[in-house]
Amino acid sequence: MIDHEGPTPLYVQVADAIQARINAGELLPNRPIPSENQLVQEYAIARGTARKAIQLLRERGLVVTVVGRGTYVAAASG
Amino acid sequence: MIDHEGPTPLYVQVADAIQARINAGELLPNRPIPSENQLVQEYAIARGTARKAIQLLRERGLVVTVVGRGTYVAAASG
DNA sequence: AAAGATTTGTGCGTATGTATA
DNA sequence: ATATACATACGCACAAATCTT
Repeated sequence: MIDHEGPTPLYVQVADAIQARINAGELLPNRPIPSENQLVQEYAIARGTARKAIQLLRERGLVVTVVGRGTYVAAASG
Repeated sequence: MIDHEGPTPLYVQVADAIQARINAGELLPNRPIPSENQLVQEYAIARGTARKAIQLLRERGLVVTVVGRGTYVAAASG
């Protein structure tokens, strides 16, 4: 699912993949997304790349991060 | 303070700016200088440029870098 | 209360690719 | 070809917050 060779940055691909899981209803509002370490294992990426992907999802307003807890799918907006 | 257009390399300008802050007593011996990420924000430069500036300060003997901790103003030499 | 595990936050080290002068 | 500068990506270490035992 993740192309480690192609032109699209890994962190964008990972963010898009998580967004797809949210849109598919696999990841639900107010429920945690996989931890950084889990993303590292699932997608075979570095932690910094996982963090950048999560940061991108935050900027998209899709997730909220809590220190020491994890990152959660944002509550339904409408 | 930083000229992104002029002939002087950015990393030299940033190093000079930090050196000025040390000489002015704004940055004290055995105290940390701004982190790479802070320099990136303060001077609107890339991380690589911040790193080259710090490297230059190291070569000048003005700072000491500790892996995993940060970069510190060198203890008074004389 | 204390200790350990989990998770995010921060910071530096390193390498590669691209673009420009 | 060399120097400068940015973006991406991986690695390692430690701190802080949270949770569990």
